[in-house]
Amino acid sequence: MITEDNDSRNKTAAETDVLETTEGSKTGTGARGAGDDVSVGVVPGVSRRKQESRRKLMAAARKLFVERGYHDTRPQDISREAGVGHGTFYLHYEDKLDCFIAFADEAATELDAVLQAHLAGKGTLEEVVREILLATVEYSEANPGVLASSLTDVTVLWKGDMGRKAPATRWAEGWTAILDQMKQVGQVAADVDTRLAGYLIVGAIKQGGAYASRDQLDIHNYIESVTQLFVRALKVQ
Amino acid sequence: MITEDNDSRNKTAAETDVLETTEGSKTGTGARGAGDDVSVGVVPGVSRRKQESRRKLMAAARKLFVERGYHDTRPQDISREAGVGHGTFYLHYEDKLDCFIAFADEAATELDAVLQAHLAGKGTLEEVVREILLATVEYSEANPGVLASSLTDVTVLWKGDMGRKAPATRWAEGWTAILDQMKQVGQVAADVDTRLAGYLIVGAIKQGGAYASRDQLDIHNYIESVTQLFVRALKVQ
Amino acid sequence: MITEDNDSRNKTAAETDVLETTEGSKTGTGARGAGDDVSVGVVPGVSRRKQESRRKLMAAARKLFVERGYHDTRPQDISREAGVGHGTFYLHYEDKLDCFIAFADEAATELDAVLQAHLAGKGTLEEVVREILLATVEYSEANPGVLASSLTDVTVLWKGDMGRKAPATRWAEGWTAILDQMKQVGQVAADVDTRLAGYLIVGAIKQGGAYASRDQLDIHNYIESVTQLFVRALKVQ
Amino acid sequence: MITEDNDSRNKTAAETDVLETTEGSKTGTGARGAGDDVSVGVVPGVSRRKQESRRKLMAAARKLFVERGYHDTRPQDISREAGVGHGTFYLHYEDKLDCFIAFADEAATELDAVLQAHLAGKGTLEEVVREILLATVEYSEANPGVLASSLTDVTVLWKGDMGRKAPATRWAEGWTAILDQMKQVGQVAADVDTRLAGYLIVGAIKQGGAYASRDQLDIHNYIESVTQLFVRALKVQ
DNA sequence: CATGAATGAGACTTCATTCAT
DNA sequence: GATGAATGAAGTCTCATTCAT
Repeated sequence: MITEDNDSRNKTAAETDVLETTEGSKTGTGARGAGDDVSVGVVPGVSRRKQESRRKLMAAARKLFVERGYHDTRPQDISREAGVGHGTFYLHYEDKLDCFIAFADEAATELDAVLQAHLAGKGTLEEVVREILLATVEYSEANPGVLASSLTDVTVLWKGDMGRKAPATRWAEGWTAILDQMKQVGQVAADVDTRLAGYLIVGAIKQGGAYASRDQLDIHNYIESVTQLFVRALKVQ
Repeated sequence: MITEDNDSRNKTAAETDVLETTEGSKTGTGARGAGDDVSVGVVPGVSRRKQESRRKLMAAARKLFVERGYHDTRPQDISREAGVGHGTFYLHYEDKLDCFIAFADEAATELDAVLQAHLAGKGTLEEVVREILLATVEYSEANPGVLASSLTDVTVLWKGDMGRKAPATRWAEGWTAILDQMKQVGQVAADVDTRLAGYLIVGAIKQGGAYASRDQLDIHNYIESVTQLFVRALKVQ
Repeated sequence: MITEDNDSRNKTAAETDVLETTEGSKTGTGARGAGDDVSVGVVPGVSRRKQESRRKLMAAARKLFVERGYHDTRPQDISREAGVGHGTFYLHYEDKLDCFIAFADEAATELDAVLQAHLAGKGTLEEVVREILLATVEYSEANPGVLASSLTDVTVLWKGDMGRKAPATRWAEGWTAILDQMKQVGQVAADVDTRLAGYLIVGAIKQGGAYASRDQLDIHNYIESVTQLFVRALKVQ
Repeated sequence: MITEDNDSRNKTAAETDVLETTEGSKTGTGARGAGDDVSVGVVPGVSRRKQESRRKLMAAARKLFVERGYHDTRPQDISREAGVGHGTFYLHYEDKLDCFIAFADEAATELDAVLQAHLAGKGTLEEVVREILLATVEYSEANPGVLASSLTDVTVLWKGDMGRKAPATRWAEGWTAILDQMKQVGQVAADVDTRLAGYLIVGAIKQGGAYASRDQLDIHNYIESVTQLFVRALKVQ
């Protein structure tokens, strides 16, 4: 039995945050303490009107970033799609990049919730891998294009450090944490470099997902094939 | 023993084009056979002056696309870096995208040459995988950033079909061909979906390479770890 | 005696629109009924600021199109002359051609107003012809070059149909309507092809006006000579 | 009987140059004295090769100026269409405008030849007018678009005076000469301002021809209608 | 808080002309 | 004389952001 702390802050695999979200935009309504007794989604001191604008803007941004990509989406387009004035955009986001990051964070948070639900009670490497893939596919089917779009590499645009990690990096680190735990319980071979493996897996899922989507692979086959390859690569032989 | 033709046009693994180059730009000097004994870079019927301009432009484009990325490189930057007039750029490339594609094609051609050299005489899966990774690392050290940059996804910009495949797709198909051959000689498990695996590998190398470069991993460890994972995933158990 | 409706929507010659204006640009304030009692130039729902910009742009465009012609006037010249930013131009006009068409439409509307005033109560062919010429001369003296410039043929630039008629065509059709009415009341010979005559007259006025202006003819003589020729050509002998 | 000289240099109507050509381009082979005994089209001292280039360039220029208009035709287009090098264009023409003027002059010369042929032996005003219209139509059918294109107003481009008259002006003066002669023999009313009438007629033919062409009028009707109007306007009543 | 008109630096591209070959 | 690669000023238009209302 394993009881000591680990990098994943003493959670089981099922409890590990695969994607940790970061806090960003001007008036973010993001992660609050668990003890908040305000009604969900309502932030004290922030008018309902303002939150409504932000909600509409984010919905519009998501739609357009997915459909057109980062570079072909203008703040004006987002405002118009949201049905608010062009200037309102800048009441909620520092600039276009800030808005994109908020979008990517939101997607990461949503995906993480799905992942948590799928991981509950799954213990073997194969189960965990399969469930994560299932979660990814499920999310992508409910939110077509959002994952691929939010993983867009905009690092070149990040002036200075910005103290943030790209979504792909955060996801890779989530995998690393899971693999570390699996290694501790003997499900993953001891000689696997979990950190590197985390990055490889994220890259593989990204490219594989794009291929599966583009060539419309059978979802079931896709998941079983990828699971097979990942498990063989990682498991104790 | 397996001797009949296959999708890879009856080449051994060592002969397979990992990256097939396509033909493109206005006066492309594209992929010629490796055995051509014409002096390198001289195309009959194209004046030396014009070829010299093109060479300078491509060198400048490569430098800037790598340093700044596609979106932050302007045609006039390329021209100035090349030391030619702004208009000269448009004598050689339809537009900025055409120039980028020529750059990506050139990189693919160069990488392919390195890959061919590394694959010569390598027979086992482990050897082949290791050599490809070595080739990739070798190329990346000689041409820092070129690979990552040339793999930039600009599909959203491609108006219509353009009859081209993105570099990542071509590379994935190269891997598929290699894996198919390996499968035929019993080095790769029969139940591996080689096509999907090709895409997963490219994605993994892309992301893993970026990580290795960013965090300055020890090259030897990186190669051995990745080789280990890939081989375990693919080989007959 | 003829009293029934005709193509000119039951107007007398004096009421016929010689130049029918069309509706065009993004926020056109186009032709409103003459009886409108709203204060001139104020359109409900369009901010005063925006209308002021548009007014300044149109005044600048008119000045420059007249002085330099269509091809030697750049959108940025118009913006600078108007004292607004370069981008403001494109808030009001799709492109340069759209601006030119708006200019030509405005000139046509203005000329039409002058024509209407001159035609009031004029009944004979000679009177009508003379008054139209007088109106044209009067307008040209108040707005030197505007007529010639607005009649510039830019048809070659009109992509597709655009659902518009060139100013010269609209003017020719105005003449046709007048001649048809004159024919009905026996002032114009029955065997005159009024449609063709309308085009001939517009061409004649255009070229004759340019000549008169260039060689600084005596206005009175010019009008009387042209009236004489037109009336002889058209009237019942 | 009137025998003294006049402005038309003592020619009969049939001999009057309706369009006088001017001399221009670098190596023009234009109007030479009637006594030249060189073989037609060959100029001594000018190599056959050079003349051949010029001929091809002019044919190409005519085609493109007609099809696309002055502003949308580039010297490069003309050279390519002619099948000569881009630089060759500037061996024959000072610049693009010089080429256009040469084109317009050539068209004027050709039309004049047709006019001369038609005017031979025609004595009455009606005959002369009809024949000129017939000549114009005949030329336009053999050379569609050339007339309209060569009458393009490029005066705004003429830097300084250039000592040339626009084609329309030359044509108008040709009409004036004819009308003056007709007046002397009592075919044209004494009170007609022949100079003004010349301009009006040219404008009318220009606009009327464009209309006839655009709406595909019946040629015979067109000619008879225009003849009728012109004759009525001009003849002694 | 919301609006949308205004901004102007700057993007991409064209083209009349020159000049080395 | 002929060539066509090269030139770079100039053109049209965009768009992230600001600010007066």
